Amino acid sequence: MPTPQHDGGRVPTRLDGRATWLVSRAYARSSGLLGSGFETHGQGLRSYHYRLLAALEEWGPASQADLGRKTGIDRSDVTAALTDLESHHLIERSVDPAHKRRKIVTITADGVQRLLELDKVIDGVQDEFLAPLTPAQRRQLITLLSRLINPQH
Amino acid sequence: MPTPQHDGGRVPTRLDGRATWLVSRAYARSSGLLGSGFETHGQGLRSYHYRLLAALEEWGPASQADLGRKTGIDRSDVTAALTDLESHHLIERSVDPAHKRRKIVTITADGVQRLLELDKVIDGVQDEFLAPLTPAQRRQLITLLSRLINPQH
DNA sequence: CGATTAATGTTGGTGTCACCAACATAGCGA
DNA sequence: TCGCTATGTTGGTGACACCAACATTAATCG
Repeated sequence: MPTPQHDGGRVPTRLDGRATWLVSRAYARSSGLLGSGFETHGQGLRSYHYRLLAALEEWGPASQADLGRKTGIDRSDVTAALTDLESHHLIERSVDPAHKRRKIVTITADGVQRLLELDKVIDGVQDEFLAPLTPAQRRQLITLLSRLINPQH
Repeated sequence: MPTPQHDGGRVPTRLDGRATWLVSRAYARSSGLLGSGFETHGQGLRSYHYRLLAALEEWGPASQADLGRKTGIDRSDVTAALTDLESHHLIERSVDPAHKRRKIVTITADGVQRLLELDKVIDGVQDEFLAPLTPAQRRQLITLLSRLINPQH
């Protein structure tokens, strides 16, 4: 449980007006909450695992390289995370018969089930995370962040 | 240069509307830009070093434990970062005569100088980071993030 | 006062996330 | 056919955050 730090103490004015600093603090808070959530209800899964399950559920079976591209996870990290998921029987790997160097990854029924459970955990974390904001402010924040990381619109 | 990943590819809808995901993407972008900035103009210094220099410049000499509390950096990491800064003659450590277990850390003239240089680098990064937003949106984002991480107002 | 408790700086870890290099294997294109 | 590229895998690196334990020194309390 990597709980966020920086509980007390004033922050240097050099920092506390800068967007990069605020984002790093927000991320610390966010990942602290997510960490607690995964720790108590994630049964050993981490954010990489969730991302992969979500991609598989949404787009269906895919090769590992495709998964990496779609989720923004490095090929090597995909390998490791899938090995974890496979050992919990949440996904299955099979060699693509048409391209034998490729492996097709499929989410299992257990995997879907687990994904739905994680959805609930993560939705709870959203509420905690956004608690200081009103609903309108939450929508504003989400819009602004989307624009920030997705500049083409 | 830990450049941000996730260049292409759509994101699962499960993720792209959630604040925690957006914040983690924003943080990835931010720290990628900061990393590049520090790499090309930071002369080996990292964000921990900047935070410590900023705190020292703003509040004057302090003990290491105080620095840790004010900057939100763990005592052990403060020790390591100060050792780096000391080797570059940007800070000085001296034993507090009144409390011999305590060390008083002081920023040097070189340290102030370096801090001012880093300020410029970091301001440049802010502009890059916030480029997709209008000035009004930038102010909005900063306000919302401040509220998010500083709930008491 | 003496004993216990607390704070300080330090060392040496751990964990997560992101990333990179190198490799064998398998397809593809020229 | 030869070379290039894609794939999955292994085994690293680095930044950041955090924790435990320790010796030393100070503060507190019985």
